[in-house]
Amino acid sequence: MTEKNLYESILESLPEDADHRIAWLALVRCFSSIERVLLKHFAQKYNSSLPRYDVLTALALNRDGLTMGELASMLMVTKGNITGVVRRLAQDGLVLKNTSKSDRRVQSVKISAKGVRLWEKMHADYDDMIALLLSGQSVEQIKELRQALRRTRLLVEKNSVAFNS
Amino acid sequence: MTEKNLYESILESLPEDADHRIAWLALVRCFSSIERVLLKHFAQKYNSSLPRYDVLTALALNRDGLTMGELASMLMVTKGNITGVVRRLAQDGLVLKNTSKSDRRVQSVKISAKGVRLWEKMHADYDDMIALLLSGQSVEQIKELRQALRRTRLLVEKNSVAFNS
DNA sequence: ACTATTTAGTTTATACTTAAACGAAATTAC
DNA sequence: GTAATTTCGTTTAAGTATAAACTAAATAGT
Repeated sequence: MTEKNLYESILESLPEDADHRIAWLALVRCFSSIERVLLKHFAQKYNSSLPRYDVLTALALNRDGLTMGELASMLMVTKGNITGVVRRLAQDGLVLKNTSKSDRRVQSVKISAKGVRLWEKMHADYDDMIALLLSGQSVEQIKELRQALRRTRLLVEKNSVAFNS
Repeated sequence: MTEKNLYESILESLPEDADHRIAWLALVRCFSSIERVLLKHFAQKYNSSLPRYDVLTALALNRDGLTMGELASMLMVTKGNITGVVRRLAQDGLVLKNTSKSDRRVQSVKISAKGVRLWEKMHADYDDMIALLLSGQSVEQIKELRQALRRTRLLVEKNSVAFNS
């Protein structure tokens, strides 16, 4: 009694000429299938999550530290969200949080030595996982995928300006 | 003081030959840029979310009803997750939940008339949004995108068997 | 100076997500 | 028929996410 997954049901219900909708479905399925593996792997191996990895990455690439607002802006999430993730990372000793001397509203967040060690392991592992999951395509095919995605994203960003009102 | 977003920082930090990693980054960016617009639109216009839409879609395509377990399996989420989403949909009168007569453990969930009306609006709207966001590419380009994504997903599913241990 | 406004970050309420523990019901083993 | 096991769904605890209300601090306007 293994049910059809929702994607396949939707695909069957869609008219043949719903090109855009079908392409989006393909995008969701491809993204989700990769994300699922990454999520499970990181949870099992590092007892960690992608949001934590993302914050560590931002801080690893900005060793002078970032403010809460800068983190929120870079990760495109709310500041309230960052408050929670950074608090938990700080509890685990992976980041350090200090009030700025020049402006007491501002928090400066830096990755700790322990954080760097963890991040380097996760980062290498992440690369390996992606390389393994995507392997089997030629260099040209990978490039074609990348260019189609880039072209699409740029159009989406252009087309979505209408919605940002 | 608009910070670079994380994607661009990562891209700069990556070696030129990290093809797979760069393709994955392109996939994440493209997916996220579309998802963000959909999320905001659905939240504003319907005070609803994608998980709610997904459950309604599954039930709209299966008018005889689905069990909690079938919903969880189709949407690839845990049963605990479904419990919550269905409870909120039922509170809003969008779905109906009844204990099966033949097996009192089993819940049969059906979409209500009100649920169908909402779903039909959301569904049409969803299609329109996707068509609008992806517009500007030729039919061939859309097809190329779709095929590259399909090819990639099939490889990912093949390659990830190694992780399902 | 002093009031008003803006800015930075936290808190709160709610929703979504998982894993794991749990309760109830059905099935299997004997 | 009873005991053990499996199955279905809920509950719980914790993390992640948002929007909106809030606090504290800095800045602007006068």
